Amino acid sequence: MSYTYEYPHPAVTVDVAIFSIRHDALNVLLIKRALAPYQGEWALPGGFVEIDEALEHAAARELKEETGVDAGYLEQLYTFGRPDRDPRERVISVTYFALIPSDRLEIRAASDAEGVGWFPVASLPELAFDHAEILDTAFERLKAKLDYSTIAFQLMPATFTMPELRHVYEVITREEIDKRNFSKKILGLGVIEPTGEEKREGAHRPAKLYRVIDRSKVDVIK
Amino acid sequence: MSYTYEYPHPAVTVDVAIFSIRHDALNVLLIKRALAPYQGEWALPGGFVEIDEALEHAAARELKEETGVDAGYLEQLYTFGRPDRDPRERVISVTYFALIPSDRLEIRAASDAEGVGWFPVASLPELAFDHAEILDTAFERLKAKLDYSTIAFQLMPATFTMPELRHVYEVITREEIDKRNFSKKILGLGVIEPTGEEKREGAHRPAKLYRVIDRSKVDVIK
DNA sequence: GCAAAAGTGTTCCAGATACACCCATGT
DNA sequence: ACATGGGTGTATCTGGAACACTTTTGC
Repeated sequence: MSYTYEYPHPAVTVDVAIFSIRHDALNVLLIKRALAPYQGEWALPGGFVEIDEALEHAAARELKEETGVDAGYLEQLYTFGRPDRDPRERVISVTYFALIPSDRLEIRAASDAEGVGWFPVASLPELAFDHAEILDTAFERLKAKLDYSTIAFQLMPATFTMPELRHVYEVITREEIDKRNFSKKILGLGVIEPTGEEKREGAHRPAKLYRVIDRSKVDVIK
Repeated sequence: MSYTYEYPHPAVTVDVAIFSIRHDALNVLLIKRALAPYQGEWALPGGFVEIDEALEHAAARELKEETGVDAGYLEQLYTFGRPDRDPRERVISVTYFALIPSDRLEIRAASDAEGVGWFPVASLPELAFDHAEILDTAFERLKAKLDYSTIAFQLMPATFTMPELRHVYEVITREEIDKRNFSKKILGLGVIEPTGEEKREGAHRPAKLYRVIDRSKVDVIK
């Protein structure tokens, strides 16, 4: 089967930068490329958009197929189209930015990836294509959105403590945050509520557990 | 000549939403489609990306070819790819957001557009394809960026007065702005300087003229 | 001299920041 | 009992919002 056009057409792919918190660090999900080009190198999960498929659907599908992961939050990031970014043919990549709560990190490697793994953003391997640039753009988006949206909750498990949430902010911004001011600000948003439970952990006072009131909502604040 | 691929490829276009201030109103540049589909309807300037052409280059080129306009400021907006957005074939449109200072609005209609015109965003004609949605996204981007960047200066002529600048903000946000607070805030940015000249206009005190210190720079503020 | 719009400074309020002590737990 | 980290409130600072009168011009 082949497809013929009067003018040359680029290929269109989607690539997904999906972040999670693992072991107190911000991680990103990568796959090891099974095929040339860049065979054996790590890359963002992604692939070709099907001809009748919505872009966001393609992003969610590729992520699921290649890694077994269902993104909790998915938004379009940027479209990368440098003419030489893929050695095979002209490929335009519509990239997505995704987050997943840290209690849903199961990975299932799939057929077209030799390996799948979470990597701390602080120590990434060399990446195929222009994926380092994509990842950098995604990380900047994440950092910016922490400030003016409630996106951070998309990284949290069903219940979490204030110190855990604060730690997520600290890991992403790489800045220390005062716990009193932080708690005041977060509670002031009115988007989380105490579960009434506590979390005992280590030789110190237990922390109160909270849950997000409306999981699906990402508010823009201020 | 024809081009054949093993898998179906979508077509990729760029479309540009370019804004300017004309007659004290925010305007957008549209072209009247010469060919089907949507023949005779108004649409955003745009067209197919050439196979070896950078996306931003394609946006600037189509804008120039179809309207004669050189955008002063151009940034990628969003990529629209609903499978049925074009009746001919699958078309993915990488859209751009552009601004042009109000002293460079010359339009030169080109071969593949019966007409080209500036339209106030407050009274737009019906638009072809999903261009109304694109325009809406672009307008929201413009409004948002007024608040946290110095993008508004990209709409201003080489020299302008404080009331003129304030009027641009008012036209876009549709809110009245206090002139004392506005002037304080803008001057505090440190990105404009007085020319020393004044603009006499009407039966009232003349307004001081200002110019942008670094025309090419769009700062993120705060 | 009158109408019209430009220039200019101070007070007030809200949200952000800085900061320290007590509490519940595990060992 | 002590070490560890969690919980909590107040004073201060800073940036934004509200607000009115004088100045310069054209007619």
